[in-house]
Amino acid sequence: MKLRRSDYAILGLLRLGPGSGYDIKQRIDRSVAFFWNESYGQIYPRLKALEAEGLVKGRETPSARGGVRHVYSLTRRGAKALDAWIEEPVVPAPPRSELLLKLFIAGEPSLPALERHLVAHARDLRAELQQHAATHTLISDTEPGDVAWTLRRLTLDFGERTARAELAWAEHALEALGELT
Amino acid sequence: MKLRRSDYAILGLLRLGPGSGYDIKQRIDRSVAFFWNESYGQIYPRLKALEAEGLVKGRETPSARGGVRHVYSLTRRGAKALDAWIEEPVVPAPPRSELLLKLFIAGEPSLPALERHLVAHARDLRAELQQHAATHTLISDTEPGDVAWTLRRLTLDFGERTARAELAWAEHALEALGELT
DNA sequence: ATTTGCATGTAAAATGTTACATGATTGC
DNA sequence: GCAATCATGTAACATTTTACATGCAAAT
Repeated sequence: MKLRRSDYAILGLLRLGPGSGYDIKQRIDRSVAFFWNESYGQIYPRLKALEAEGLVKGRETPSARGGVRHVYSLTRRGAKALDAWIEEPVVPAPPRSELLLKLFIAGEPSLPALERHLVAHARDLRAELQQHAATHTLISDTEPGDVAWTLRRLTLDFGERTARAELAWAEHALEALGELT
Repeated sequence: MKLRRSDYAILGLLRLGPGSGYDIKQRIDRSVAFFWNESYGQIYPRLKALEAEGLVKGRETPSARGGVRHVYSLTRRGAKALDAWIEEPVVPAPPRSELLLKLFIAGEPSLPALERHLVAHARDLRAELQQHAATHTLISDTEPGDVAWTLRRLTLDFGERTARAELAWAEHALEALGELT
């Protein structure tokens, strides 16, 4: 079976420690959501497929509240597959920004709408920056300074730098639109 | 028929003037490729669908070299649909950066690979910045200063600002990796 | 002769999201 | 009682890329 990017994302998040499909989704939403996302509809079927391939192994544990939890952990083969993928060249995703597309194809009558979109975008970016700042202080407390810590810190830096650049652009764009009267 | 994002991209590029599927692809590659992309496998079938809906109308013209060109132009209804879409709130695409994912899930043994990826990424960004600079001087010559010009100029600004921020980050990340020895 | 650019299109495969379905427990 | 969180999963739908197929003309 050829693995997809989602599979590697799942394997990678399991390297942080064993977890259920639900846990994986939580980890995504709490730490990598600003550059990676997966839905349940992707996670659950893929965990089964990965188990069939022997890249993860699952075991059933009773959950704190009655139900059954399927907790998966990375196997040695899974870790190997993951490391091999990391070695491979990065495949760049074709970019798609709906906001920029609208800017590009709009005419005069659409200016008020564009202004609304830019204001909303700036708002979202400020929220993202606040979130990043919160994460920043959170991880600064437990600063181990090891490799994994440095790498995750770098992804956060990316989020902060690009969000700041985008925010500055959005503000610049709003000014420019204002000058068109 | 519910229109998809690709449809609006096609309609938008036809607003620049009538053109064939081939022309549309050229326009994309030459001006919006850094924030939007479509493949032929998308463009040709969609043009037919859009014509069936009366949003574009096609006519066959002989091409300079023998064959037949299908040249499409925007209809009044097509322009209306396009403007209505621009009014709607922007739907943010869930981000996916393979590079950052690899950073996040990598361990010590992957550091040389990460360095390679970052170097390649920095190279790509420098090429993109050069391309932007070239476009910049190109459009500065014919500076009409009207609305459409300002808006396209803003998308270019976005490309330049974010590419610069990403490049600065990549260089920072390479330094940080170097310090891990 | 062969590569490059112009030009159009289809079919299959890959990939992914959304909606639906179900059910327990905890805190308000 | 009700909302939120925990927890798992399927099916349908939507979307898109890739590979394939074809052919002419101009330039090298």
